[in-house]
Amino acid sequence: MVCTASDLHGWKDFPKGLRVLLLDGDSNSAAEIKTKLEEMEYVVVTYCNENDALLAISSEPEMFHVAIVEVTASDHDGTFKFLEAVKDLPTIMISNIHCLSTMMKCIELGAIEFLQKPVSEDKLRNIWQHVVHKAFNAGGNAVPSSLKPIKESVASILHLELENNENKNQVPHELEISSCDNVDDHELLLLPEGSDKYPAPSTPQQKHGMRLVDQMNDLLEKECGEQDGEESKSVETTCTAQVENSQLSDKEVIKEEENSTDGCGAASNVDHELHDRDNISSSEKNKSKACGLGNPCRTKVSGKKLKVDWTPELHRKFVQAVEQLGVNQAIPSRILELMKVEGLTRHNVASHLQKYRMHKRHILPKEEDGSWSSSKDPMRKNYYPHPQRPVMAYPPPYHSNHVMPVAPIGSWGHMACPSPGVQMWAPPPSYPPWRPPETWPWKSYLGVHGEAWGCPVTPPPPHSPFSSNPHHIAIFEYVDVHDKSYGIAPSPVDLQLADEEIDKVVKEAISKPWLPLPLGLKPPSTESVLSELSRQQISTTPFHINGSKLLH
DNA sequence: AGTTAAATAT
DNA sequence: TATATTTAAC
Repeated sequence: MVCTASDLHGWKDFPKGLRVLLLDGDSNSAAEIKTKLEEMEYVVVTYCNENDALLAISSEPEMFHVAIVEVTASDHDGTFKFLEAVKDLPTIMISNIHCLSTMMKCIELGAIEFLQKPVSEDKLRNIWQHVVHKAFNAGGNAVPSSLKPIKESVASILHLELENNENKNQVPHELEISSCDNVDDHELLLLPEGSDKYPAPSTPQQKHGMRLVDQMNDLLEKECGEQDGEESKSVETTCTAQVENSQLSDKEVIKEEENSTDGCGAASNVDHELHDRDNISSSEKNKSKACGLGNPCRTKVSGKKLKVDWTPELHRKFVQAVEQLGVNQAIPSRILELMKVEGLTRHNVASHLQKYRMHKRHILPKEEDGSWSSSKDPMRKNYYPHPQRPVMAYPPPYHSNHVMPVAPIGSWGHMACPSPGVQMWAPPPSYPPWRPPETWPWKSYLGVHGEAWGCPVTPPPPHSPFSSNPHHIAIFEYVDVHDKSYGIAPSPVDLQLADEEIDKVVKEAISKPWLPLPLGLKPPSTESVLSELSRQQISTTPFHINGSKLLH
């Protein structure tokens, strides 16, 4: 029997070990096919006689996972004894002769596929797809016992993919946290960039099983990466909401990092042809696959890296991490640790951090900002969507409740607010109207997305050990240059320039607390600070975080 | 390792 | 063309 627990467990390298019944009256042909199958590490038992084959099956029903039957070995005047007798076993018919009616007859009788000889290696290699397909799609619950182990194995593999990824032996485990822990986490999305999600299987007939099959294929073929030792890659997915529309969304992906060392080899090319027709055209990078399967698939393949899709969730984690660490300590490695997203690399974080910082500074690549004049893009829309720019973390006393949302874009506000436990002024529950929903603002243009960058991370988790960190953040009170009340948003245009200036100044002040405050900024009164701390039930004050002193 | 700029991919 | 990410460089 195939179905022992050990089988399931040990069958990590599925489909290797798949047991194939080969029935072909032509011994030469049989030998040839058998050889090919064995090269793929399938276990083949050849029968030249149909009765022997049927006998073997009847005596040990679970002996085989799939059968390959040469038509003439089974055809008795139009009746296919084997097919009629063996309904549970996925059977692939093969023939030298191309006879449509025979093909149809076989399919009608349950053959899962009809192939013309000589059977290509690719076809043979992919016979497992039928097995998996049948295991998952057998009508009703009637899954042949011989396929149960496969089903479980596949399920197990797919599942593993999501949960464990430790990959290599030496990978540090710092990040073991599974991304799935949180309900809503969908972390990285792997996007197969191509558009197609699930390429068609080798066989046309299947419909539903495809996705699964393809996934398997992907898993098997590609693999995971490797990375420098820092992290592992894989990712996962859990997708959620978006899943519905696109198929792709489910998988998340990530790619890896550069130095991969493993050599994974070459096994991968196998199926490309089957699937990626679309992808192929573009660079190979597109073929991202999910690598999360640490185990099964270690074979690495081409080491292309998948692009990390900074989904809102992922970004949220990122921002939260940054906030917890505080500006000065928000470095890639630490952020990465806090994020606990598997598969994400330090480089990925660094890159995102770079972008994040730029946004915070309102430095869009093109913008001309004194120090950042990279004048690539001379004109930028001068319209800044964000409302006002409260640049202070501490809200003016008079607005203590009114939570003023921090300026979306590069504002610093987010730093203060989101931190867990320390929800400063930003009122978590309801954001002001202008605040873009959780959508993906930043995927759009300028102002729009920008908001996602600066906006507070949503829900401050209960209490985080770092909750106190944020304090050192902006405690300055901004003397509104526009001379308007905080609650009133001046026209965007008016603010733009000033805002950028302000952000810059504030940033400077925060990062260099030892320097005198620039004009326009005034420190909050001790009273207001204490009051705020008190309100937040913070009794102790860090004297220095990053070397900066808050108050004492 | 962290930043930042340049290169690429979409 | 602009943007989002990755790579390369420092």
